[in-house]
Amino acid sequence: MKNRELARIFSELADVLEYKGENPFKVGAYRRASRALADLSEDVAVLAREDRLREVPGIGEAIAKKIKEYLETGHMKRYEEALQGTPKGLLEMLAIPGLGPKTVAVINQHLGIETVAELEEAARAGKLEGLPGLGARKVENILHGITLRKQASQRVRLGDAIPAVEAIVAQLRAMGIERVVPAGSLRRMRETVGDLDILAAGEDSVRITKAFTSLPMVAEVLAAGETRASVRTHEGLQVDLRVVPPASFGAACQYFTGSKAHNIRLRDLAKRHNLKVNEYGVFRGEKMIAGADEESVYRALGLPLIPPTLREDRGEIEAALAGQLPRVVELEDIRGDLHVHTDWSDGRDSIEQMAAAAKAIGYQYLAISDHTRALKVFGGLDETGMEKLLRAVREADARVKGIRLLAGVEVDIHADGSLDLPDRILAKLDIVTASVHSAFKQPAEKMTARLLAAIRNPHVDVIGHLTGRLLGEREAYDFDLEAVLQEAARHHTALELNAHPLRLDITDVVCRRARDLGIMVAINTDAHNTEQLQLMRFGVATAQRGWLEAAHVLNTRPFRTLMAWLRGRRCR
DNA sequence: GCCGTTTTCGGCCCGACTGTTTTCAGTCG
Repeated sequence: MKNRELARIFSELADVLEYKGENPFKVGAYRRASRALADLSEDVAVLAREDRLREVPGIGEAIAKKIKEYLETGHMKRYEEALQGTPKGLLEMLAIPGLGPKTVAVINQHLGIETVAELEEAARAGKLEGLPGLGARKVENILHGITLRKQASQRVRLGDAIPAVEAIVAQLRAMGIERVVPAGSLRRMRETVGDLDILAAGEDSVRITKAFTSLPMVAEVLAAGETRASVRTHEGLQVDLRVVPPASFGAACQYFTGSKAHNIRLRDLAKRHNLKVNEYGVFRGEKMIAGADEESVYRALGLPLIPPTLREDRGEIEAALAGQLPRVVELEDIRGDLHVHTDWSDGRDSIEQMAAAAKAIGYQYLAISDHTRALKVFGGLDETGMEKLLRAVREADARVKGIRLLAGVEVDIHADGSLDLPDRILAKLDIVTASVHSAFKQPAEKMTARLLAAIRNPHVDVIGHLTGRLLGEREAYDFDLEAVLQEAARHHTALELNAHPLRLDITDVVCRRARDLGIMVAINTDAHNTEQLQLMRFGVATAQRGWLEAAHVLNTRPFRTLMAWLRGRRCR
């Protein structure tokens, strides 16, 4: 899929045109198109072939033409021309925090600087100071920004960000600041987050920002005003705090949760109603008509409360206006976990311990799904081992009250598409999840054929962590996603949404496509110990971001209808 | 460059902080 590639090109085109002083709204249009492409759940090439590009909001005649040009020729004239006559390190320079297009332009015009290395040298040599708009402090900040960039402060995984923010919130509460909540992309539960945003309400904003900037985990104060402050922690995380009066807390929650694109759309909508929305409230003229809580803000604009996980400007505002907002799946809807490991392979805890922990959560069922022999290093089971495990699960199921245990497996998909256990064994199990754990670098055609073969095996109920990506560590393997999704839809094979914050695989965007194609999704933790059963929240949030409702999620079903679905699909 | 319960032309979100400014531009979110 060229979706991301095209998204990157339009984003870069926007940066370059902004640098060249092009009409800012045109620049904005390219940025919007870039985001629309990145969020697209279908293959852009398919849309182009079927002449449906213009159906995507943000893509009009001109951009559709550019997309087609790129898909057909591998080039985009506008993009390549725009790059002419710009510094070759422009994009890297623009990525330096605090350094924007205007300043880069001034520096380039006066000193002919083209790259970050030249920029750094000139700054150290004192050549920048004295240029228009550049004083000593500004130069100092640029050098600091370059250092920060070098440290390659990557986006943080949601699973790492949430504990960090919860720790800060807890400390602020301990200091007597009661109304303080996480906001930003973290509240929207994006798979990774850049900055961590925290919002507080109180009359004494100076005291609150001071408390924040003096927390022990703060390594550096990046900015501090009366109502907002930014710090960098010792772990290298940037945390932003915003303080608002209590009467504005809801409006501020809304504003500070974003996304930026969602907020822009809301304010646009407000304007049409002769209203103004900002972080302090909704205003008609001077009069504040909403803002104490989030629901009132949306209501004032004629909308129902939109869940934070949907606020990405991916059609949620249109859906809300039409009264067709999805009733997204909630953690409480989940009735069981269909992929967990035990000490029969590489898990830490026993069948009974996992069952007890699942029961304590309130689950109706749990599928024991250990590894197979190909993963010998992880204690993968061969035929004999699996037969024994099957008996052990049946015995435990009879013994343990209050929760049903399913005999499952996470069977390996070999490089040639065959499975790691014979059908004879698979047929005896309640649920079969098939996953790729080897030969990740296969060419796309082989990997596609491999996944298609697994989907076509009538014993395979679910495909585990479909793309194999590990956030920040390993790219998804190369394969024809759309072809695989189509085949899964045809064979009524479910897809796993692996809830582990390192995976979150399938992604929110793929969830949305699965929903459109009528593919059932199983949200599983892949827990290797009892604590990891709690990771379900990350999977559910990702499912929400993919607009999944309870009916789209296999493990929201009560035990009986789950079993009926499993038996039914094998009889087809 | 996109888009339409003001509009096929004329709009396009809104505010805080910083540094360099004698009244504001640049950057960020």
